[in-house]
Amino acid sequence: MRVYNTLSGRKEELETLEPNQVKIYVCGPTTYNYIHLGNARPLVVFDSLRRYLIYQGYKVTYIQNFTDVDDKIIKRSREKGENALELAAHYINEYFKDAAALNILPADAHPQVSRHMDDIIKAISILIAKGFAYEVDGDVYYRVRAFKGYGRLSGRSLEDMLAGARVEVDERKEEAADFALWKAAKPGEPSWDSPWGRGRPGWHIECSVMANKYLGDTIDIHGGGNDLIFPHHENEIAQAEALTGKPFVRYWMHNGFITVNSEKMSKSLGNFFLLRDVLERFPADAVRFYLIATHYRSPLDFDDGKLEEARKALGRLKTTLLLVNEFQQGNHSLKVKPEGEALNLNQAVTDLQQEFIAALDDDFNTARALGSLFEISHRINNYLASARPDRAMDQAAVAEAAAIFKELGEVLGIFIDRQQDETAGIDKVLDIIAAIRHFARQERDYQLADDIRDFLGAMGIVSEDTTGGTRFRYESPPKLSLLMEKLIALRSNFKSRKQYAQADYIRDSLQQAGIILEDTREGARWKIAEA
RNA sequence: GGGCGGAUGGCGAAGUGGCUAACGCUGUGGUCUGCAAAACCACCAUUCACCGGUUCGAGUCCGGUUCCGCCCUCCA
Repeated sequence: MRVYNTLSGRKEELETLEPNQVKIYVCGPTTYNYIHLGNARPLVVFDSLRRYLIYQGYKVTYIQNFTDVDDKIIKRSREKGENALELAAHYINEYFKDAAALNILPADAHPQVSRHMDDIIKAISILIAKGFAYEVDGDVYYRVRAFKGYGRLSGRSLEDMLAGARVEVDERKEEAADFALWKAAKPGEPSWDSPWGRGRPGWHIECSVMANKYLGDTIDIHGGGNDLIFPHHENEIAQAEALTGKPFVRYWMHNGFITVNSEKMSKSLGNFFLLRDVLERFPADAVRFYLIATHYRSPLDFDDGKLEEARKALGRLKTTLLLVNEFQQGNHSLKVKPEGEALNLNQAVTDLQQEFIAALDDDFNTARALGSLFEISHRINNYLASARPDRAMDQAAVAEAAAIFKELGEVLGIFIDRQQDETAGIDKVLDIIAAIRHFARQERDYQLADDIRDFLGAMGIVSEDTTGGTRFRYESPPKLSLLMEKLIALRSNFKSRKQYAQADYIRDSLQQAGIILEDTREGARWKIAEA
């Protein structure tokens, strides 16, 4: 596999420190709010990378930190009148909900700044002892000039930076570019004891200390957003390498930004979209798909239309899953040697699988890999169009192709199962409604049949008539109560037309589904039978 | 001002000098269908911001021009 290394500015063959093992550190969020879509991009990108490396047989150690001690958190906690550490803990907790929705696998460890004070203080002490840092009035600064090679990652020299500096120069610092390792506590701020008095760590030190602690002196891949290159990652290198004397990171990978109207989405610009707000309007798998449908280093412009397009595109892939499932229903595939068309299918899918892998091997090109996945989907659909469920060879061929298709979808994490809680009951009720509609169509009562379809459509349920019956599809589960309301209305209609067979059918099949229907003078009422 | 990256059809987006410029969305025609949807089949960029150059051959390499984004300040 080749990856683009920010440090060298080109794609390099991935050679891990130890064969078949990858150590990855990804910069996680500063927890002062719910995460926004921009935060979600690296999560999804690097989670997908992780899945792919595992797929390729690597043992992956994946660490993602939380920065839970920070100026912004302190500011926010003042505004809200809350304890800063509790505020951060709250958003860490909420982070996991958002991440789970996006199908992000938990990291092997999620270290937090607040729990690594001893490690951080020790690291700073060593930096001072080695001459890479100095103390001024309870603050400790990193002496940038002492670290030769500073600026290598971001491609700039110390002189450039000093020349173009827009920052106010703190007179106490030896040089404008020096950055804080430790900040003396101000009243009301969270603080810890240290050899320089009470205070808290600067922004960059936590990442190098925790990365080294969990992954060793040299790690394979360090990931994060583009904007972290400078100063965050530049400073991490300076700290870690001054400390250990060894190369800190072999491959630096940075994702591009999400923009809104071609403007960077960021908390400071205020044009950000919280992930959970987006997830209220679009399914999580569509959001995930959208985030990897573009190469990770390219900018990604956000608007609802793009998410809608992603939803439809992903829907095409999931339709294949649905069609396969339907095709396999009630049939189990036997081991049959494929021939003819079946062989062609399996050969084509295997070839496309190789293309998929080749795409990801080339700097993790998920956009290209998805292209292969669509072609696999297309091949399977095409085969299914003329396949017969009772033919053993068709079953075998489809089973094999579908297995690969699902496997590759899993590598990208885009096949997320919808919530299953009330769904079982809902599906049964839908089946009954389907049967009624089926009867109506047999009776050529198209008005009723269309009425039912329109009702379902209004609830976001798509009904599709096939030769074998009616199939229902929905993005999010409909409300059971609304379905029942409709079913009861239908039933009362049948009753008033003295179509008792249909009316009784509804009641009987509902009972079988665990729902009891009772007639009262005011109308019917329903309840779920106790188990 | 300094550094980095980008400009591909109606839209999004791949494209590792050389088969007919992937793939998705949209659109058009057809098959299927009571209607519809889904699926299937077919079609939809002589052209890759512009100008030069290298080469037998360039969207792909080099130089220049225009426009755009990002970083240099907290930020994924």
